[in-house]
Amino acid sequence: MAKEEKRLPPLPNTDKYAQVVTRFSPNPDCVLHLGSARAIILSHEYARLNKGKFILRFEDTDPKVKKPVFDFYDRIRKDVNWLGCKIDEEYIQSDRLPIYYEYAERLLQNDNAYVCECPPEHFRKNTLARRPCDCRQLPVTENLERWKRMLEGGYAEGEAVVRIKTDLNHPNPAVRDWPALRVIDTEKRPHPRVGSKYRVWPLYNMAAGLDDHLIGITHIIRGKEHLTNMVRQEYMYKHLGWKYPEAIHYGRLKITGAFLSKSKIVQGIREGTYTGWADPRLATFAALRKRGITPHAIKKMIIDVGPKTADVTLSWKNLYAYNRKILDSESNRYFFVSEPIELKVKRVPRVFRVELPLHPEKPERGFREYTVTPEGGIATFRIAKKDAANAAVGKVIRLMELFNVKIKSVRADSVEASFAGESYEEVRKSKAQLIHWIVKGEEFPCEVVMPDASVNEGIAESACKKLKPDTVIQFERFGFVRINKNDAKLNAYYAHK
RNA sequence: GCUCCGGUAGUAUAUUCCGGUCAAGUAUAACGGCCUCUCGAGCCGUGGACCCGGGUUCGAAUCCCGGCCGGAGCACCA
Repeated sequence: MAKEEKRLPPLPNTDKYAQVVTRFSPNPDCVLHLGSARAIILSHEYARLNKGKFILRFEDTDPKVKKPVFDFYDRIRKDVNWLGCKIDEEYIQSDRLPIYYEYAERLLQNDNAYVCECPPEHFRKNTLARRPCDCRQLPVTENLERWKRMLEGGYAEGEAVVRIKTDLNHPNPAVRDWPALRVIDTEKRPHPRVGSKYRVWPLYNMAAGLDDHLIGITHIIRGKEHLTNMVRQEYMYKHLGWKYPEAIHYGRLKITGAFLSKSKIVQGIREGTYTGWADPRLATFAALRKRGITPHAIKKMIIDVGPKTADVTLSWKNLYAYNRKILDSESNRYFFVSEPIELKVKRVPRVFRVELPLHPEKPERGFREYTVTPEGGIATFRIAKKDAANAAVGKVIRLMELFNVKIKSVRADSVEASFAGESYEEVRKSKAQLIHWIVKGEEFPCEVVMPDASVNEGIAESACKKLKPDTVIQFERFGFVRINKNDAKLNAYYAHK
């Protein structure tokens, strides 16, 4: 019966806020993959658990190094929705540059920030020695002038950057006077959404930091790689007189045998190593979807893992176990004969009509029906090469739901046998092998794309002709597959056993 | 190197905050059995863990210190 579902630990300090607001904020520079599942599902789930709001925010403020691609905005929306995470509100940072400018100016005005012209190496040297650079002590008026020059195009890329004043004695050099906005030559590198409209762009800590407050995020749920970013942003919050939201930093999630690296995925696609974003070798949501991995399984897995700060290493097996639990009761059963070999059975005494249940535990789902009509006492079938290889002369095996046969001869491309009774009880006692089969005349060509992108050629039973794309079925003794295309030939993607 | 964070069975997680009920719970994987016209599912059972060393204490997985191991950050990336 229903075991108690694992629950997430409660969010801290929810009572301090009128409404819990969380966000998922991807950079649209790649499609989403399993590595993002934690951020999406945890953020969404916590919002729902607290009757709050879940926001999608595109962090597309780097037209240079991590350049956003127009196409990905929509793919990301689609993936998030597919995961069952309904988006209550959406923001796109490239629409919000004037807002960031306004706050940059305020910070400059209040002497909480300065425009730094130092070359990065020079600044680094100073900051490592806890020494202010010359720009840090500039008067506000000079900073505002420099700022104006930044906006007007008076600086080329790399010539000036706005820095937030922090504590030069902070033990972590990474938080000392961090950069907030920089110049990007968008004539050369236009942004996919706003083109060359802006040439001063905020960095992550500026944009995300301001937005979290401005949008009203109460709980930030993100990876622990952002821990120092919180420390940095807290300085800006202090300058602005704001209170930093609650923040949860979970550990890194790895899947053994899958690389969750955007750059490798992008590179592999560009080089043609992969067939596309849904290549079965990838752990992108598009690929998982194509293989019949259900969003519910992913969600359950992520919730079971929870928001711990320790890193987790999951395996595909874990995901498959979650998914199998869902698929097993939902999926109808069919036969698929991989690498078919002919089986001739002699001395078949009569015509057999069989009804094969679509689901072993759910007879109400109905049956597939086949008629086996012997010609001159011989009935012809196709069986899997693997099963043929296991058949030894003299052995009795059972064709599932049909009858028993005794092997007479085994050749590379065909097996001969003779009828050996109808009794199921008999073979059960003798523990004979049960194999699936397709009777001659009822075969439907079928290819199954495996997780390593190899293709398993074979035939499916003719009842599969009416399967609709996107249906997930189980090929008995083979595994769960998702129907991808179904025209002259069935094209399916393998999920798992 | 510097700054953080973490370390419970193969994997993941509960207990850790507020020390005793912990000879450590659960899920999955493994193994064995039962059941079942699938090599699937289900049921029953078995084995399997508190990183190490000190300290505090009547008592430590839980608190303290040191070590070891793992991870993250140290970008004019997000």
